[in-house]
Amino acid sequence: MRLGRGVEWGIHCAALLAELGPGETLSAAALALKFGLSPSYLLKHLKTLTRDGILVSVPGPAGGYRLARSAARISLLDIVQAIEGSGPAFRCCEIRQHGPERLPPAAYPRPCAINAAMLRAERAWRSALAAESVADIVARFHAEADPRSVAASREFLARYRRPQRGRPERATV
Amino acid sequence: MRLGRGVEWGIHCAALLAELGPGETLSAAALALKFGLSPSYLLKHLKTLTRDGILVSVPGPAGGYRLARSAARISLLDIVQAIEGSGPAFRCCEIRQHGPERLPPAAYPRPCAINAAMLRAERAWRSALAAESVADIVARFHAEADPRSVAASREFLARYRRPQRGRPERATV
DNA sequence: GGATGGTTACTCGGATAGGAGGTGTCCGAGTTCTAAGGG
DNA sequence: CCCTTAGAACTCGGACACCTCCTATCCGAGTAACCATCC
Repeated sequence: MRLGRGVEWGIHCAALLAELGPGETLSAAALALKFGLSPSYLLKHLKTLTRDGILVSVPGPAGGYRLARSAARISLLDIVQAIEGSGPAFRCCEIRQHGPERLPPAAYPRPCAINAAMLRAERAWRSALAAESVADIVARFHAEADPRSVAASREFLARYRRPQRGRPERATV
Repeated sequence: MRLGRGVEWGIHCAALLAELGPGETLSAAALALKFGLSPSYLLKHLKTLTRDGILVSVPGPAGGYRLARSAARISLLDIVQAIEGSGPAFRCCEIRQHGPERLPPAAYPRPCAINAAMLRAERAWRSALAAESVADIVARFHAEADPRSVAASREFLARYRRPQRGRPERATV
C-alpha cells in the first residue's frame, strides 16, 4: 500500500491556506516556493483539489488559491479522497467464483467475508481521517512547532498573500 | 491508495490451507486451479508468504504449502504486511524543512502533525486487520456461504490434499 | 481630471513524455519418488 | 526376497519482460491589471 506525494503536498498547502484572511489567496508559485516543490507538479494536484471543491482558484494576475470552505469543515479524508480517489484500496475480484466449481452468481448473495473484513478496516482508516480537520492540524502546528517556524510562516504569508479582488480585505469571520 | 491483487489471493489461499489436516499440504498448482489464477504468478506471492513465515513449503514431488502456524494465530495484517510490505502508506518527506526559510533539523524535535495524524489513521487500519484472523474468515465462510460452495471446497480438498510426508496423517490438534 | 479601450503580463487548465512499481511469465536448483539391478 | 543405486519427474526458488499508474514538465486559454489615449 502506498500513498502518492500529492497527499502530503495537498494537506500542507491546505494548512497554509487556512491561515489566510477571508478572500485572500496564495499563488501556486508561492506555495511551491514555501515547500520547495516543483511548481508545475504542485499545480496538478491543486487543480485536482479545485475540481473536488476543496479549493477555489482565482484566475488572472494577482490570482491564486484559497480554501473553498472553513478549515474546520475540511477533513484529511476529503483531501486524501480527492487526490487518491474515493474507491476502496482493496478491490475484491470475486475469485471465489472463478474456480472450476463455480456456482451461478445467485449462490453468492452475501459479500465475500474477506472483502467485508478488508472494507471494515478501511472504514476505520477513513473514520480516523475524517475525524481530523485541517483546522486541527493548524492548531497543533501553532501549539507544538518551534516559535521561529511559526513566525516564518506568518512572515511568508504577509509577503505573498493576495488580497481579495474588487474590494479591500474585509474581516467577515 | 491501492492494494495489489496478491493480498486477496494470499488470504484466500491461507483460508483454504486452514482447512487442511495437520501436516497436509496443497500444491501451488492446486491453489491456482481452485481460484482460476495464474500458477506462475500465484507462486510468486506464496513464496513471499513463505519468506515471511506465514506458510511453510515442502519441496519435491507430492510437496506443496501449508500454514506455518494455526489459522487462529495468523491475522489478516500478517498477510497484508507480508505482501505489501510493512512500511507506512504515508511517507512524510519533511517538506516543512524544505522551504527557503528552513531551520536547523534540531528545531523539529516533534514529528510533523500531518504525519502523526496520517499514521494514527494507519494504526486504526492495522488494528482492525490484526483483530481478524484467518480462522475467523473460515468460520464466517462456513456459517454464511452457500452449502454447495462449502461442499465443493470439501470435495476439492479431498481430491488435491497431500498427506504429511514420512508418516501417515496424524491428528495432533 | 475622468472614462475608455487596447495591450500586456500573469494566472490557472489540459495535454504530453519519463520512470518506478505491480503484473505476468519463464527457466533452473533441489528433493523425493520410482524402478531397475545386484546380493 | 531385500537392499542399493541411478534415473526421472515433480516441486519450489529466483531472474527476466510487459504494462499500468505515479511523477514531472511544457505550452495554450483565459482573465484582470495596467497604461495610453480621448473626452
